[in-house]
Formats: sequence, C-alpha cells, structure tokens
Amino acid sequence: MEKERFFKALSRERNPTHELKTHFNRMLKKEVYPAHSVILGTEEICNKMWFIVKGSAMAYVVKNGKKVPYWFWNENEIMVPIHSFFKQVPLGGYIQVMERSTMLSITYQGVRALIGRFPDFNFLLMDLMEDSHYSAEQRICSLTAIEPSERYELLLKDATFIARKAPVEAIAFYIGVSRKTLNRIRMKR
Amino acid sequence: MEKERFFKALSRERNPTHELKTHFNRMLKKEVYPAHSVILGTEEICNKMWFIVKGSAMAYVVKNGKKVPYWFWNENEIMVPIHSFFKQVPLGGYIQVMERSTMLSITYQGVRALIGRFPDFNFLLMDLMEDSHYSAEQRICSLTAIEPSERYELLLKDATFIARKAPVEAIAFYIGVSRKTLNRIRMKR
DNA sequence: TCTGAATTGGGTCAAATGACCCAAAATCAA
DNA sequence: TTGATTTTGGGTCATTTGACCCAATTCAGA
Repeated sequence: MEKERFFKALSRERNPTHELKTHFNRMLKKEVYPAHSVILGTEEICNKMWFIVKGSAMAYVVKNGKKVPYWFWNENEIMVPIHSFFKQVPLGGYIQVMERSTMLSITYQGVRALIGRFPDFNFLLMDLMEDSHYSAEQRICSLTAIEPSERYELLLKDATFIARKAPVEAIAFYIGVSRKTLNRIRMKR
Repeated sequence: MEKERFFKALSRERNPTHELKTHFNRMLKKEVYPAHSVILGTEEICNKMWFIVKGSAMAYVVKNGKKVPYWFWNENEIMVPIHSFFKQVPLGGYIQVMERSTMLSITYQGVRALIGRFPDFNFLLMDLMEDSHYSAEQRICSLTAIEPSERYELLLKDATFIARKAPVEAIAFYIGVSRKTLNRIRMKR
C-alpha cells in the first residue's frame, strides 16, 4: 500500500515502533497534481512534506526568465524543501511537477506532533537531512571538480529519470551549461 | 570561555537545559593544529565534531593533482563533515586547516551519548544540518544560476574570510573557474 | 636570516562556450 | 483532429575560458 512505501522510504534501515507508523499513516493525505503544475511559489512557506507515489518534480530558481533547476525528485522519493519546511521560511524558488503526479503528504503540524510524541521520529528526519546534504555536496563537487561532459555522464548513470523527464534546457542548466553546450555534448557521444 | 562559545554556536536561539550544557562541556577536548596540516584524509571516518576557536579550515577533493575546495569553515563555526561523521563512512575528501588553528572537539561516541540521554540535543544537531544544507543549496544555485564574476562578488560579501585566507587557486576552483579566470575577474573590478 | 619552493599576476593562443538564429518536430488546447 | 505554441537540434560568430608559460613576489623551513 502507498502509505507503507512512504514510511519505508522514511525509515529505511531503522526499525521505528509500530505505534509511530500507525500515527504517521493516519496523518497522510493523498494529492494529485496535473502535469507541469506549480506546487509551491517563491514567497510561500512550505507546510507539507510529500512522498511521490507516482510522478516526478523539480525545484528551480528563475534567472533571466529561465528556469534553473537545483533539485529533482523522482517517484518513490520523499520531496521536502528542507530549509523552507523545517525553518518555516519562504521557499525562495519554485517546485513544479514534471508530469501528472500522485503524492502523499503530511503537514508541518503533523510532523511536529510526531516529533513531540515519538523521539524516534527525529532519527528518521535526521537521516533524511543527512542524505539530502550528501547529495547536495556531491552536486557541488560535480559542478566544480569535473567537466560538463562527465557531469552529463554521471547524470545519465545516477539520475536517469532526469534525462528522461526534464526538458533539455533544464538538464543543461542543472549541470551548469547552456542548452547549446549540452547539445554538443550529446552530439559527440 | 571557549566552551561557552561552542555551546552557543550549537544552541543559538534554542534554550537547552543547563544539564545538557554541563555534560557537553565536560566532553570537550582542546586541540591545536599547525598551519596547513591535514586533519582528515579521504579514507578516514570522521569521529569528531569541532568548533574552531581560532583559525579556519577547508574541505577539498583532489582532481588532476589540484585541490578543489567544496567547503570552508571560519573561526567561531562548527566544523563537521556531516556525512562522514553522522553515517560513519569515509570522508571522500580532505580537511585541512588554512592557518594555525585552535579547536574544541567532541567525539562521535560523545555525541551519541548526549543524543541518547538528552533528546533536546537532537534539535541542536538538526539545526546544524538544516543550516549546512541550506548553505549547500545556495552554493549550488550560485554555481548554476549566476555568472562567475557575480559569484566572486557574493563570496567577497558573504564569506570575506575565504578571500582573505585561501590561496587564489582554491578560491577560483571554489567558484567554479580557473585561476586565470579569477585573475581576469579581479583585473576588471 | 637566508635559501629553495610555492604562489602570484599576467601574456599568448587554441579550444570551448554562449547568444542569436532558424526550421523541424513535438506538444498542447480547443 | 487541427492549429498554435513550445521544444528541439543544429548553424554561425563573437566572446570567454583554460592550458601553458614566465618572471616577480611571497612564503616556509633550516
């Protein structure tokens, strides 16, 4: 069942109590977003954490009228803009689904309640943050320590869904080059 | 006193119990590193979290024999390679002090003990991770959404200590350009 | 303090890149 | 289904960039 998948994605190798799971599941709401809909705007404070049951999404900033993505989420992943959600501050970017997407969501208040009641829950959240932080650091290294073409190869290897689902220009900006340069990279292989 | 500064950097706006503070302080060790010494190597698992009482440090990966920095820490900051420390896995990079530095350290076992005993402590760690994650995300946006010269201006504004303390080449790689390009940027202003 | 090593600014030139452009293809909405 | 809009690959050309180089300066260790 879908709720199980969300909880599984959260808990992974850990073994949280059944009680936590029950309370967690009880708080989930199902949401469906039409293709390309914007879920969250720059000025908004994110008050939900999602699990992508089916679909995908990206977070981007707008520069010179262009969407420059800084994060992608795939099916089966937990989608939460960490800073906006946990600090309850404006997102400073946009989150948009890349296709018609089905999500499960839990509110900020819901998460807070679980934290208060189940100290174990903290560990799950900390794991989430660690992983996210690790990905971000990997991305920084990729953007500074390797060539654009290698970055593209890495993307094809580690995040195939991006190559399949995102517009070319978004992929290009994501790896720090222009659409033209990504085209040239693709021509050469 | 130095230990107070460490705890203050950890707790910030929060108000942890005095008991936590006492136990925390009791676990700290003072360490002094000579200028440019490497504190942690690629294969090592980080088993400490530091507070930089005086000095500064950088984390970098080596690419074609060059040091490409992905993180800098200044005086009064908490230095911890989040992934290696919390997941207890090899660093996958190097940490080096940029000058003779005085630190306070607490071991991984120490942190674990505090987590077990003071659930409050989790919140301090989560704040730490959030902030770190936010900085990483900002850096990703800077590397993809703005021009090298703007990146340099941002660095001068938000992280002056890097411009003052890091070698030119390190600064260049940090903002994703060659030493030559950074030189040209500097010439033009 | 002194000497060797490392870092620095800046010159040259070939290669990579981005801005602009276009026509074809794909996508979307009525 | 169809017409309008968006996305795409690819061409041109000016600009930016990086690799390589060197001499001057700074730095570090004895």
